[in-house]
Amino acid sequence: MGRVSKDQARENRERVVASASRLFREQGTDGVSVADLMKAAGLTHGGFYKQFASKEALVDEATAHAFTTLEEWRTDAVRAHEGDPAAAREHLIDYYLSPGHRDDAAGGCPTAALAADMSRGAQDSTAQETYTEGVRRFAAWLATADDDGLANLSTLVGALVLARAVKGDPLSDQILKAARARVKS
Amino acid sequence: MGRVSKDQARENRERVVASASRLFREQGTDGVSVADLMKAAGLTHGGFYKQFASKEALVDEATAHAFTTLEEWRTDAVRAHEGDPAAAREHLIDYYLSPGHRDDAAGGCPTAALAADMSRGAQDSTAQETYTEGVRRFAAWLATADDDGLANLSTLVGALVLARAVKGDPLSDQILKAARARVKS
DNA sequence: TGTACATCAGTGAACGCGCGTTCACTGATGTAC
DNA sequence: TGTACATCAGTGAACGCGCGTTCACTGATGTAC
Repeated sequence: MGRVSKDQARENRERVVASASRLFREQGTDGVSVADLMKAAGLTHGGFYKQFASKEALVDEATAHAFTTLEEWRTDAVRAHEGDPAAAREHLIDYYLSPGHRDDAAGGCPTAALAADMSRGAQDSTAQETYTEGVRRFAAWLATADDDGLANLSTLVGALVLARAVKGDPLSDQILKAARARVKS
Repeated sequence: MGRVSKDQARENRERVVASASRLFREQGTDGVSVADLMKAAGLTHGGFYKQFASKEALVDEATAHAFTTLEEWRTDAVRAHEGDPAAAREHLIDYYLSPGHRDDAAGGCPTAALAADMSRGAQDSTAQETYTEGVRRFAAWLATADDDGLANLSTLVGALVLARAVKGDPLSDQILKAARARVKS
């Protein structure tokens, strides 16, 4: 294969970022190799450095991409419940704490899926800044007149993380259910 | 160095398990190598397989060891507030959601520190069974007459995980504070 | 209790393997005239 | 518009390195007599 058109190259690059954002959420940034990432986008590993300075640079981009998932969920929830923010919030919470979301880390909330990578990865990284801003915005969206949303966000993320960690045991569904009752009350 | 006494060998083995339980909580099971683990216990890597069948076997043992931390916290909290379970609960919650605990993953709660490893590691592993049982017991301890403790546990774990992920930003302390207010109310 | 010998915890070099990254090469794309 | 050439996205082999695991060896410990 020789040179590829600018449009094709841009499209390939976007495909790598998009599939990386899924794979990182599913398996962690250290759980996926550069070869895996390129293969998932239908390419070979050698070309990676024509598009990205390093694996870390892709982690930064993929983290930002993953947070667009959350933004879209919020936009969709608001659109489905125009003029009723409380209903929009409940709508999103119901999906957030569903078995479907628990079983789809790849397409799910990056706040929960990437938390461990942010804790263990390099402090002050671009990815961590993106992540922190994403948490801030999510909490703000969940906030009400007399609540900053941080406690509810903690419950959502904690329940999802725990439900995934004990997945396979009935306890997993019980956790989601208990959190749903708490956050929606 | 030649053969070592049975007592010495047992002591060395326990040292490996104890330091592994700290290192795994701090850096994840994939973040620490067998050589690191042995070095932390003052040994060389070659002897590892005289004591453990595989790295995974040590993960299983170290996970169980880490959960004794939690048991001890509960015992200490109960002892410090004899006859007043509500006060004991608040005592533990205060430490759980403190900056000190956030900054000490190695010596902290395995429920929060190992959650990602359990989600991403092999399903149905011994470590995951130990972990699941640990979650069940922690929730039961937090439970009251009209609450199964699962929602409060989710809030505790979520706040800790998030506070660690955004560590370095003022948001980190705010999350702990918001969760404290929520869980203690 | 003393002696001879088997045991085996710990050592350090080595194994195959996959990692992130580099590089010479290819050949269609993009550009200069 | 057509031609000649430079560009550079993608390929696949190779790099040094650290991983989990294996192994021949050491020599103090443990045991049989």
